[in-house]
Amino acid sequence: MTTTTEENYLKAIYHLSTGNQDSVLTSAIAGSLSTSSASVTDMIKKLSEKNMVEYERYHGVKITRKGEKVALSIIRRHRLWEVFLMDTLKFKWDEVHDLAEELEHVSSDELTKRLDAFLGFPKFDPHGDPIPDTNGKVHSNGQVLLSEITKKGKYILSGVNDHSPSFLQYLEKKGLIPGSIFSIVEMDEFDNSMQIIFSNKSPSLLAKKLAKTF
Amino acid sequence: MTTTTEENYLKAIYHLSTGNQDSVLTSAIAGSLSTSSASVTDMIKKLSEKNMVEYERYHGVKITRKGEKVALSIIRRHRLWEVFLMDTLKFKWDEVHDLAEELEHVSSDELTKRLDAFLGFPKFDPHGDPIPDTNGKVHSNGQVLLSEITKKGKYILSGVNDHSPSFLQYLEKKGLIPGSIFSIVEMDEFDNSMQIIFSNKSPSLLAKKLAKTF
DNA sequence: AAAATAATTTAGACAAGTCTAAATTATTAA
DNA sequence: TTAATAATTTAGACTTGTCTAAATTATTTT
Ligand SMILES: [Mn+2]
Ligand SMILES: [Mn+2]
Ligand SMILES: [Mn+2]
Ligand SMILES: [Mn+2]
Repeated sequence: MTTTTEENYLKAIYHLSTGNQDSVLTSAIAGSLSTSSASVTDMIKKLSEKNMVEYERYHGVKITRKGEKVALSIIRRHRLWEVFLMDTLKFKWDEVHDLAEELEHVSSDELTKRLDAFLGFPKFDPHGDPIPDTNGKVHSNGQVLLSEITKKGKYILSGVNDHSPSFLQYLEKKGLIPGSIFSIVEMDEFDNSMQIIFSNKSPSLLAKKLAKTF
Repeated sequence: MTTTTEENYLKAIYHLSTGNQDSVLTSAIAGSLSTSSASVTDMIKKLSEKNMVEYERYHGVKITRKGEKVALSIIRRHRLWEVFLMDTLKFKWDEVHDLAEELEHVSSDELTKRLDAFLGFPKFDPHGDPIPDTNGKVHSNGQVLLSEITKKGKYILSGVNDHSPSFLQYLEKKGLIPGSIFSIVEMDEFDNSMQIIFSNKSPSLLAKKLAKTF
């Protein structure tokens, strides 16, 4: 039905779509998939032919409901496999993403269904991202970006937006993993920083830029 | 390193190699992979270039030690995934093979290692086939083909050689699964048949031809 | 409103893997 | 041992996904 490559394109387009409803630009897809713009144009035409995206020459693409459903089914598999790798096989949270990139393309709805049941129908993956349900519905929590918090107080780290191993390792070394409780004790409007305390350790400074990734 | 296609060729050549040390013929590989002889010749040249097989024009191939190691590592993954699918995800033994054909190509030795540990270091897969160890060593039991048994008596079904869903379903309906105890109560030299009793049921007739698949 | 710059698409090529049809080599039969 | 048959390889073509370089269209700058 859909090839591994098509699935990766649709996933990238979907991710670039969420948050803003503008068209996704060729260059953005190329950047996201580390491929050339020429290749993206070629693939976009194929996906358009299959009614997975709406394509307007020189103006990027919009993903269709059909394409979105495919993307969400791959994302569902990806996140379920990440839970499996971490909970069942005891991988660390910075190691699961690359493996899930391969496992997500094993094409069996029955497998996904049974994996889901075995894992106890998890709602979030190890990075705090919600796992879409069978119908492609995403039940998002009231998660908020650290950079958007305006009140001091206690918070729970529910997830991260940057999935790179180096960043995840950095956070873990600081003692910050999903579920961690931390307090914002000081916010500085001028130098774009906040001071936070977590897990009985000494106060630490976080730049707003970093905070955006929460 | 090796592509999925190369891995499938090496697996097929390995399987066709075991039992006799003649060269594996182009047509045998083509038959096994449901592909044309022309395609096999092309791929054989590539594998020969990579020193995975020794190729003599018009006379088939012999798998090298290097090629055999790759094949055994894929077969190890395949059988471990089959155990996982059956033991952990509760698939039936006739459903696991096709899924394992996809999962076996997920390329991570660490994943294989952890899966092995999680499953409790199984030595045989759901069809009774031995799981090669990390070094590519195959610890075969003293299994013997049903067609080669000459004495009446009690036996344990340790595995099957035909993995097709239809055959596996047929056996299960008869009450025969790995671990089943059965007795050979009569052997007929002339019409190539034997009468066996299993699991408290009435005697059943098995043709020698069928017996060969055990 | 042109000119300069940036983004996108097209043209043409390549690698992997596949196919059919034709040519070649091996095997079997006469 | 030659002729017929069977198996294998080569030739040439096709698909998917990719690339670079050139042409086209959009956007910014002046
Ligand atoms: Mn991930
Ligand atoms: Mn994740
Ligand atoms: Mn199998
Ligand atoms: Mn098996």
